[in-house]
Amino acid sequence: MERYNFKTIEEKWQEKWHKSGVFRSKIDHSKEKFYCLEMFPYPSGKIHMGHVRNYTIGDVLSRYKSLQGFNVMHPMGWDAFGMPAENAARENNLDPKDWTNKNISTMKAQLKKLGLSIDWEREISTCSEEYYKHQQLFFLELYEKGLVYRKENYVNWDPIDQTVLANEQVIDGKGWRSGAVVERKKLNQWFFNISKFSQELLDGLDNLEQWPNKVKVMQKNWIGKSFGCEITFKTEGDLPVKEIKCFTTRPDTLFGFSFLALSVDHEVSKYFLKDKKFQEFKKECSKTGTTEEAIAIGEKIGFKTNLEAVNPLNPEQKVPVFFANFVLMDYGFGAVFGCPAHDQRDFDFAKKYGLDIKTVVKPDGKDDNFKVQDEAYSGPGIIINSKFLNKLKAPEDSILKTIDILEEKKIGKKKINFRLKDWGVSRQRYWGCPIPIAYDENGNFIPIPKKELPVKLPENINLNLKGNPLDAEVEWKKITINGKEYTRETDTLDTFVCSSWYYLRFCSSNNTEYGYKQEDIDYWMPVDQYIGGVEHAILHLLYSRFFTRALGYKNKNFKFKEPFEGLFTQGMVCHETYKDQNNNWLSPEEIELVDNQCYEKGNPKNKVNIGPSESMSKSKKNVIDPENIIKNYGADAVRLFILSDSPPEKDVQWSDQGMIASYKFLQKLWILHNKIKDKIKNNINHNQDNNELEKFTNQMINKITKNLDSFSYNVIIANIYETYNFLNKEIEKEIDNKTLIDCYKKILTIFSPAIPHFTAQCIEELDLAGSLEWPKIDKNLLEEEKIDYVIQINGKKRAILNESRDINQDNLMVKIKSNKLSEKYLKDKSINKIIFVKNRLINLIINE
RNA sequence: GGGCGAAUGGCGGAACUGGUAGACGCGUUGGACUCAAAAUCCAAUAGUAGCAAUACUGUGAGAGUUCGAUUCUCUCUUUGCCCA
Repeated sequence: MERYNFKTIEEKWQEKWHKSGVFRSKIDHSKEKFYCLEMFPYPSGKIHMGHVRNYTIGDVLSRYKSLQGFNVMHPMGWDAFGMPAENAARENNLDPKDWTNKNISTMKAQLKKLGLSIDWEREISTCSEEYYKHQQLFFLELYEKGLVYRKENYVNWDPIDQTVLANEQVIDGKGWRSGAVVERKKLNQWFFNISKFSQELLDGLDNLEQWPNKVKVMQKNWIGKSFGCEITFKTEGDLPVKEIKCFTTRPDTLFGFSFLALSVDHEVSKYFLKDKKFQEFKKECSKTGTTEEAIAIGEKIGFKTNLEAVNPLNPEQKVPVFFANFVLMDYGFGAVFGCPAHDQRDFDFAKKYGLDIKTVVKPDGKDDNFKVQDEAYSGPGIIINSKFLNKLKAPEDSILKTIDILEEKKIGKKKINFRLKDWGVSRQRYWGCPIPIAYDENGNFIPIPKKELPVKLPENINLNLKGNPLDAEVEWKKITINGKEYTRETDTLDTFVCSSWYYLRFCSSNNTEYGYKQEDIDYWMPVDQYIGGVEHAILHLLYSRFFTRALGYKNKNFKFKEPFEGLFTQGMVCHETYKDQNNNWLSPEEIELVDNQCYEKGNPKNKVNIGPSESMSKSKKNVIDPENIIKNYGADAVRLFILSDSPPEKDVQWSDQGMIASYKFLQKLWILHNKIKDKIKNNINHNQDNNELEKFTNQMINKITKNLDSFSYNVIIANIYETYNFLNKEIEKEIDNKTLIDCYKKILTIFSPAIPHFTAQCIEELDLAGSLEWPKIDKNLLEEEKIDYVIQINGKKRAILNESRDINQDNLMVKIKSNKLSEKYLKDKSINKIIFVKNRLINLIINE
């Protein structure tokens, strides 16, 4: 017998699957469809272990569903636009397109070696014209529906590189490349009106029963619906400003009012254009980042105006009006009323500028003289010091009551506010989908006519200039529309736009007319199971949910609301980290273990410090290259290991020993397979009445089916080991040949989603092929005729009796009394109570 | 600070609707094979006591509900993630 040669066998089956086209998917109305989708990868160069895990999970599911008789679609593509390509191209003097396409072909070859059941005929790449031309058309359609608009907005501006930075490119307030202090700068940008769907996106979450709860909670918080009140404050002072509108969620604390804070972009700022001090202040504010967190952490600063605002509930009270850096123009009305006693931000601000801190809510159990001291109190309690609001329960009763009063007086009204802001899709980059818009000489824009699409990216451009490379493409920018000269938009679309509809494109990848074909999406959509990392829990998933709604907006043919019926978020692949004595990261290949001590390989004097296990990342060098692992151990062994050690939704710890164990296990399984093969070929029909194997097989089908359905893929691997352990003993006994063949075929079938090459080979060798299908469970065989009954005395397990199924309490008691255990525990004791659970246990309560 | 989780042997993890805690794997120990090593095979492996049968203790800590709690409730500790 030869050892299991994974190399030739895996190559053979990958070739066979490719040639026979078994994974190609076509519409078939006689079958129920199953659309299995994993988040498509960014073509960064090579696949990493995270991809291996993600796509193995998806592959197990796809193969399982196929065997169950579903018409499965399992496609793959490339999220191919984005900054890394532009950066890599700049550094190595390459074309982003060439760089990307080379990576795609490398990674595709790597994925194929994993033996994934992917329908490669549907492959898409978002950087191809074939893809982005449809996206440009969608952009224009959304524009026509009024879901796209242009407005000025702040960006992170790197003054040295003259470029806009994404939030993750700003590190400690500085540009990641230049190190320059990042400024806030206003630019005209394109926006998708996602906030129009805030309520719908929120409500939709309730119907997503097959989504992890935590993702729904995160989305809910992100959308951030808050209930509150819009209040109009009268103002007095030497400016022509008579009133200012605010949004607040706590109108009930109005008696604690001590200042009004405005965003520096509030319309009142127009009266301060010539005020040098204000302009300086505004510049200072621009140094604070744009994120909510930066604002929360940063120092609160203000600029006092000579305006005063009147408290609408207490007209004799007048408070100063400030501009303040912690107020954002795009939340509420860009104005907030300050109540220092009950909001920490306001508290910090009041302390700094010596403003009143008036307590108006006391926690339960405190008396009416309660005063806020060192920090704001934002918890529940009772309203005090607030005249007619006193004694109300805060916040639930007091907010509603205050709003009633304000509405009655016509100085305020109920308002729902959402945290979700419109989606800014402009990126000042080359490697993205061009926005199909043009400007005339006055800066007025028009959509580029649909017949002119696609707007292609220019090639051979110079990436070494500062700012957006497209700006420098003078010739490319020129366009004539209806005989008139225009200049093209040079911004490109956020790559999240590309990934917001790719699931639709897979249904009709080759349709040239339009982004999708109606009959295709009618059949395949929605995605039945979407699988990916939890890091996309908010943006990508929310944008996709929005895009589905936007395309369906005013579109009768769009039948589904949610793109992803089921969502599964897998955990990360982690590895220990290593550092040498100088605190430099070392990779796992650079270290060795001697007598439980860790040293630098080749330098046994240099000790290595072992750090905590963290998710694999290039910067920490704690990566294991899947390519080497597949080369050394084979795809099935890798699949087996990556599934075995942790539940798929949790992080998994990479372990070389575990990997080797999986490899060895397949060798053992191969020996067993050959034993079984020999036994079958010798063809001795024992006609033994031994149905242990049948019973075991049936129970295993039941277990594996259940575990597949609940994504307990790590337990499936344990079940496979268990089956091996059982079979390896059972095969030594005499078994009826027909039973053996039948059971072994079923066993190989239920193993096949996890180790497809191995099982395909075994099935072929035994000539078992024909059409495989997921075995049915024989319920009669699940029930043992003898059961281990747990005998408890006063709740403690004292014995186990193997007795016949369905035995009743009295008969079981007879058995117990005739057992030696009765002598030991029950002699001279009276039984007060008996708890009998059928086919499970009996608990005797006795006096001690 | 708020929200949502998690905590089980030396390690990763199992345990159906409350009913035999520790499946399965790794590691460790002992043995077989070998001149030897690797590989492989066999056995043991939660802790304590005992030659043993067995007994007691044990699912982060403390309480509660229950005949019975890893599972349900409350309080606390630690920890992870998201939002601030």
